[in-house]
Amino acid sequence: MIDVRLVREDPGRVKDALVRRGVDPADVDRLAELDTAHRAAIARQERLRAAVKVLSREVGQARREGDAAKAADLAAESRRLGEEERSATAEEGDLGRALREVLLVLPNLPADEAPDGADEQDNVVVRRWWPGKEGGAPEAEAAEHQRVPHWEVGEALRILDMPRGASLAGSMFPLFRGKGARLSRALTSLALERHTGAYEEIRPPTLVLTETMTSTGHLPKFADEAYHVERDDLWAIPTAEVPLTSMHRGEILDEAVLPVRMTAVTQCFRREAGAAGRDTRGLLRVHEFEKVELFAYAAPEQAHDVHADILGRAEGLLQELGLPYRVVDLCCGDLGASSARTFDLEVYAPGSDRWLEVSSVSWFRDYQARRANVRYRPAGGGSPVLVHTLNGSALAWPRIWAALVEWGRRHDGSVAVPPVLARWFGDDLVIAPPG
RNA sequence: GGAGGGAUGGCAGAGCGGACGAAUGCGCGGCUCUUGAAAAGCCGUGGGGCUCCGGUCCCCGUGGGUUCAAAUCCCACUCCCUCCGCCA
Repeated sequence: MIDVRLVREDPGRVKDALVRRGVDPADVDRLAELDTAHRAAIARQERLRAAVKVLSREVGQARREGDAAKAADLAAESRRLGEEERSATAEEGDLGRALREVLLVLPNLPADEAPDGADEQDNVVVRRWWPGKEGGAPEAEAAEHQRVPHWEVGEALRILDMPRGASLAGSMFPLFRGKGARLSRALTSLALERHTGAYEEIRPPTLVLTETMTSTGHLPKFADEAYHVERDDLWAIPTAEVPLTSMHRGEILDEAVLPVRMTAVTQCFRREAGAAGRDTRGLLRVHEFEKVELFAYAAPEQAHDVHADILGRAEGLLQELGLPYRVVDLCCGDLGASSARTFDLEVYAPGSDRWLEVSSVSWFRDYQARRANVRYRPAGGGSPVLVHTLNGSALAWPRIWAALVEWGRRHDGSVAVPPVLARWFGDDLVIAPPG
């Protein structure tokens, strides 16, 4: 969430920033009013509380002095004030909850550098890359034999079995088999291998508490998007960002340890409730998938460099895999609610004839850290400061898998796997039709 | 799942209804002494809200309750430890 103090001290700036992403400025006014009322209620409640404390001490003193009548009088007065305090506390609580409710659903302020715009139409492509670009290739071009959608290729090669996935879990739960499953495993190994060292490898839980989902901004606003295990009140994570952001929840870190960098592979679960009927073929949109995530806590002045590092690493993997991609600077209207600035990596998939979002590299400023209460102690001393959080998918497998299978398809219908995966995939880098 | 025990400051650990934000020790920082170090001594050492910047309020796992007054009593929950059961 954003800092209420900012709303108090510079409401104009908050409005200007939020209007850029389509928030009604009246919401900011409402927030400011609630905040004022809330603070007045706190002051009233505390005055009464202080009076009760003074009287209570005097009761004890009178009793020690043996003056029972005086003690009784003081106790009666204190009880009367206590009742007033009770109602003042209730009022303060109501206002506080109302304030928090508004704050929890209010999105982050976009970074000044984030481009203007209302929706994905207004996103800015900042660069493109394709294999052979250095050697002067004018554009990545797909041959006719590569213009076959991955769900057809996958079925023909018996490496993707969507019907059986559906029979087990319902539609949009993919089932990989044979070399398709092995390809997925090889991709995970590649990504982890490239980042461990600089990024500590973590294997977090995939079911988490409500509090953990709230810290990243996935709750309360996007509850419909997540799977919830009601019996134990646990949520299936939509991304490793969720457990990683909360890993140091409530802690005060030493400045010297920043930036804290972590990488994790997890299953990711998404209900896709608002997307019924969209991209239902193949792997473009699925309920469960595996993803390697890169994540960092950083001091504010480190955030820019760390953001660039994560983006560079995600790009590096696409280049190693030889997949044509473009880097898109998301406009304010298309930013995720918690993000201040996001670069998406989109891979072109010739069979599906679409640009597929395979990574989203975001800077959240202190929006998530405030919810998760993750701070650091400045090296020079002084009060703790909220960290900045950043993350990016190192690569989200189903869409990468789809693009690899489409680009890799050869005249004879078999698929060539990029040599960089040989170490985990094996030396036979061809997926041939079942004989 | 059953039975017990526990959760207090960076750590250890006292307090078990009345000036307790909390003894004591360790750790950490500063100073004194010393050529320097050690030792010793002295001082300091959590987080947060509001503020008319004088203060004031909150936080002893979490949330409720009792009381004039709660770290202390009651209830619920969470987590940790021990034993039993079950189990990869």
